[in-house]
Amino acid sequence: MKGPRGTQDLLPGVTEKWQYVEEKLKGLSKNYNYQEIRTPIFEHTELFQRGVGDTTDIVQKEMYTFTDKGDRSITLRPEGTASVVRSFVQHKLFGSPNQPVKLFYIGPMFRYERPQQGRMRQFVQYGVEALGSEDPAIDAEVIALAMSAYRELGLKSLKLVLNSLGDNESRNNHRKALIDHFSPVKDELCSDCQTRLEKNPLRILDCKKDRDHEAMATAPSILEFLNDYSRDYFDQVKAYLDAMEIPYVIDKNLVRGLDYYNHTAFEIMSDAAGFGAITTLSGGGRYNGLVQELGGPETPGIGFALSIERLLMALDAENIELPIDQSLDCYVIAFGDETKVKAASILQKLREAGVQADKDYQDKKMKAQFRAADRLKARFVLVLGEEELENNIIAVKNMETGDQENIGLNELISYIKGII
RNA sequence: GCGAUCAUGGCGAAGUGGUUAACGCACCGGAUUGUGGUUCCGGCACGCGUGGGUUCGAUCCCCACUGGUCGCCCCA
Repeated sequence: MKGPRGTQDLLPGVTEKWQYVEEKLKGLSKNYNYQEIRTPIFEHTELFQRGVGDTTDIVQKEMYTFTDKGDRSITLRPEGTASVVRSFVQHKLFGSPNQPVKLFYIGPMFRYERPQQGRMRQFVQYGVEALGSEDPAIDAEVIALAMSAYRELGLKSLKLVLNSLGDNESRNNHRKALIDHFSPVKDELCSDCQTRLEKNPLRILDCKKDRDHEAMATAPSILEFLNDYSRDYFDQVKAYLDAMEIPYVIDKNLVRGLDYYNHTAFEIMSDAAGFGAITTLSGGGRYNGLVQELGGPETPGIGFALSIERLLMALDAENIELPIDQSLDCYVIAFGDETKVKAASILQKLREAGVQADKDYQDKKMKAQFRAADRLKARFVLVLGEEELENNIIAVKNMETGDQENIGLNELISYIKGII
């Protein structure tokens, strides 16, 4: 038996890394005052169709959708924002005295794709959403948080790519210009782009097939169509980033795959050598119409999401070792039939006192037990034999120095607590 | 969804249409009757992803399935 395609088991040895990273991200959220929200990993299919957008690749070909026994169409969530917004609306968080509502989530997402390194069918995203504010400062805050997530772990080879998609008016004007621009050459575009021309011409801009078409280079840029409000908003976001000393590059073709974005859009990529075909570590942007689209009051919002898998890949690519403590405080070695019961009671007392401790359960020879203790990186080995038992003592060996001394059994716990 | 490639013990990795499937690491045991990390010696696949087929005979040939990897598409 093998696990389903595109899934992975995280085994001891790597789960420690995940725990470390997840704890870091939770701490980071706390610093920026984002609170955790946990939503179901499956939702009504309609949520994603409306929230993410019918024209997106995610909805068109990447969703894990099935019919449940009650004949409902259910989809495993392909991303986090739609669910968070649904929950925000359902529980009327727009009425919360604390505005904006600042939330973070961490959990598995599902997309039906051909897996390769950094792309799984089940993967884990951490993300944040700030709902209820249309202030360029919070756009910058979300971007700053995203960058900190990587920087705090020691990553250096990062590139922040920024763009503005403008407000509805700007987008509509741009959309018209795009249609006018590409319609004359429609027949020369790829089939995807021909449909995009009708439904979402913006996405023609990040088509890789038609990248070299001459109409691409001369295509109208959204930045030329930003109205005063949108341009000013974008300028302020940049000013905040400058003030925060967060470097970025503008990419006027950065479009993002989801329909709900407007104004600020950004991606963080890895520059690291040998990172592979997939370089996007995280992405996000502003989605001012989404809450209303999902039945709530008109509420602005902005968020981003990162993949833990890709974060870990980036750490590998930059040869960053996480400071994970893999040692064990004590390993109890007992030999002789008389000693075994006593050893078990000592072990229990150690653990109850908060000492990490283990013993052999394979009936191994003493030498092999020492090997096991060594492998487990035990800092101290407590040796209990017939001799020690008779004298009511136990030998405590420091595995690093090799020093060993006898300690009275009734003072063992306080002694150990003193040296670990 | 398309294309390519791969699948041998816990891990890495050789190999052949036909008696005992290299080797390295790890692990286990011994040299050391009660003390690890070094060294030496020994042990460790009724089995070569799963299911069919070809053949006197297949781990090695063919087909399907499952899974990995890489590229395309797209993203996190």
